[in-house]
Amino acid sequence: MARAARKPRFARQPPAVRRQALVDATIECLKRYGHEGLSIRTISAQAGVSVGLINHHFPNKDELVAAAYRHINSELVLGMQAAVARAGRSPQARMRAFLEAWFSAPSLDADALAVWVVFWGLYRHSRLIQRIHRETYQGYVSLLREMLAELLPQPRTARSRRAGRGGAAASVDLHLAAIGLTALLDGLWLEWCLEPGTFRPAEAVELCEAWVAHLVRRSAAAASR
Amino acid sequence: MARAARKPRFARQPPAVRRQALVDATIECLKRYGHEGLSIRTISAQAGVSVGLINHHFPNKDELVAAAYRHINSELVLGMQAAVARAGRSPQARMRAFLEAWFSAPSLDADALAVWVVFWGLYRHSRLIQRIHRETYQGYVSLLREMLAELLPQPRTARSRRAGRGGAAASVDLHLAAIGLTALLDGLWLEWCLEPGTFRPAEAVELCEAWVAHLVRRSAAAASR
DNA sequence: CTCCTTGCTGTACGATCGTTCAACAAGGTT
DNA sequence: AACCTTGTTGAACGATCGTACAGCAAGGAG
Repeated sequence: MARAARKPRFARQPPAVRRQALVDATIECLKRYGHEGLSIRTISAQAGVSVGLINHHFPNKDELVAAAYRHINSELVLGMQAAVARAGRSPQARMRAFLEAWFSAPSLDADALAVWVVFWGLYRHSRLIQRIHRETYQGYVSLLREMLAELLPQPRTARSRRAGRGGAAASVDLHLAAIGLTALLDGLWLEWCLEPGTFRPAEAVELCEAWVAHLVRRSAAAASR
Repeated sequence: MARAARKPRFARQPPAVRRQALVDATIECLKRYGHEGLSIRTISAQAGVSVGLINHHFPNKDELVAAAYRHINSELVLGMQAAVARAGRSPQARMRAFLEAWFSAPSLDADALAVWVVFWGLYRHSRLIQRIHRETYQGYVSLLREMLAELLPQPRTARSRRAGRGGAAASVDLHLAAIGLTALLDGLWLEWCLEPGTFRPAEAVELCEAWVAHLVRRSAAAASR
């Protein structure tokens, strides 16, 4: 009887599993408590482990936070890439799939904004965060640029931007177009998360598609000139 | 001689002056050290006063931070309103003045972004910050909406948005147009501050003007239908 | 059943946090 | 020159922070 009542005080986990659990707990704490949730004690309580365990799996707190940042970044980019891949080959369908994925859960989530904002606040003063941003943001930018390139009717690649008079105008358009679309995406995402009542996600998709359609028309006009 | 060498250990200041100095010091600390700069000791050192003085002029730290938030908010809105007022009466000139003010110092400043981001991180968990946001953001939104209204050729005001079939389409356009333009402004501002090398401020103005021109054309087409 | 490895616990430590408060002194008033 | 008001100082407090570390114990190997 005494043997049956006896149960382990804790369960051992493989390092990879425990590390991921700690990363998940970190993100959950950020959602709930914002920047103040970024404390060893809060995170370990959320993960259901002792304070000492974090330093067993991560050299220090900054490395844990960096791992959490890497996780949400790659989670987002992989989700977008998957949504686009699922849409097939038509450039229009791919762009629409991207926009709809962007303006729906889990991307479009007020809790998620709270998490991102904390990381942005760390960005300027943490080499670690800067490095991870560069590494992961690349995938996002190249995906968007690739979709725009196959949508806009122009033969030149972005590479030829500095090539001179020939296709300069159209290529500059691609460059600026990508910047403008990114800005629109980020801005609408930001607005919705801050005040979800002001417009519906479908309207955001609509706005972005109008922007893209405008670009396509302008690009076609430039090409036929 | 002893009298001449003797100098006061500190200088008294009127409350209003000292409060403003503390607010300025708070913002400066945020620029330099980010969220970690938000400590009583860091701020008081920056202001050149003792730790105790802050609680003499502010009931607690949160109130000081809120005062700093209110200051940068109203500073921004007043600057925009002044730039627009200086531009005269032409709607086009007013919009251009607004855009150029938006995409130049002191608005467009990577340091400033670091400050804003910290406040955004506080937003969700601080009633005080939320209240100030609502109070000051109002002026910015109404300025932008007013400029758009006088630029787009439609007789209806935003009020008539729910009035029914008559001018519904055009009015929804104004609503969405303001949202889209705001998103574009915020997004471009964000992008530039994060990576100032990718495009020039003038290009951002250009993008926004293209967006507005597109809106004007679309609105005119809808009105003549 | 008895090791052995190692994931894990939990106390302890020094630093720093926001806030309090008694004492000080600057600078105008009488 | 004595006085008063009050802006200002700086030590002290308890709470909480990130990290270190000695020892416990889970669970597979032998």
